[in-house]
Amino acid sequence: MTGAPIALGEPERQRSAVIARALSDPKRLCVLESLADGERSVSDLSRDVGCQVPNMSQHLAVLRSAGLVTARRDGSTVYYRLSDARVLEAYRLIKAIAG
Amino acid sequence: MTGAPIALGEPERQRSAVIARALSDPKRLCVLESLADGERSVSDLSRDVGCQVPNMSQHLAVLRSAGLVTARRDGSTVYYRLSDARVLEAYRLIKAIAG
DNA sequence: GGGATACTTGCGCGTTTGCGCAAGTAATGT
DNA sequence: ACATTACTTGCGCAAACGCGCAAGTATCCC
Repeated sequence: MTGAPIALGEPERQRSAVIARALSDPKRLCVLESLADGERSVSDLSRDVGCQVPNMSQHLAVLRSAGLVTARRDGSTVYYRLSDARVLEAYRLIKAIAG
Repeated sequence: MTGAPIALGEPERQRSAVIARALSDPKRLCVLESLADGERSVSDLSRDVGCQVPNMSQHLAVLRSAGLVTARRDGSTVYYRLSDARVLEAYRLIKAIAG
C-alpha cells in the first residue's frame, strides 16, 4: 500500500512536469520557434535568440534532457532539431490558451 | 528599432512561459486531473493530492494567476474549476510526448 | 604539433520556487 | 460576541534556476 493519496501515476506526472518545465522559459520557446523551420547550429540559435553561446548550450541541454530536441554532430558544429512534431503542437496549444 | 534579435512576440512568449511553468509541477498536474471531473474545494484537492491546505492554496494561486483555473465562492468554501478545456488538451499532449 | 572554430562544462552569484508553519481574513452557527 | 470551519497570506529556509565568465573538450586546417 502506498499510504500517500494519489501516488499512482506519479512517475508519469514527473516526466510531464519535466517537459512542461522545459517549455517554461521564453528563450527556450524562442528556440522551438527557430527549430520549427528545420535544424540549426548552436551559434545560429544563439544569434536568433540573442544570448551567449554557453547560455544557449545550457538551454539546449534542458530541452535535450526533456527529450524535446535531438543533437546531430557534423564536423565541429552541432545541429539541433525538434525530436517530435507534437512539441510544436503543444506550444501552439499553450499559445492559444495564453490568448 | 529594438536592437535585440528576436524581441518581436516577446510578451506572448512570456505569457506562454507562465502557463508552461504552471504545468511544471507534479502536484499541480495532479490538481488538473482532479478538476477534470468537475469543480472541487481546496480541502478536497488538498486531500486528493496529499499535501497541506496552505500548500495547496499556493499551488492554486499559481494556476489561477496563469489563468488555468477559476475560483467560485459558496459560503465559506471556495470551489475551483478548470477555466478552459484546452488546458486538459495541453496536459494530454504533454503526457503523450512524455511517452 | 600548433592554431582556430564550435560547443560543453564548471563555478559563483543573485533570484525564484516549493515547503512547513504560524498568523490573518472570511463566512457560518450558537 | 464567541467559537468553528475554510481558505489565504506572510515568513524563513533549503533547493533549483538562469546567467555571465572562464576553462575544458572536440574537430578541422595548416
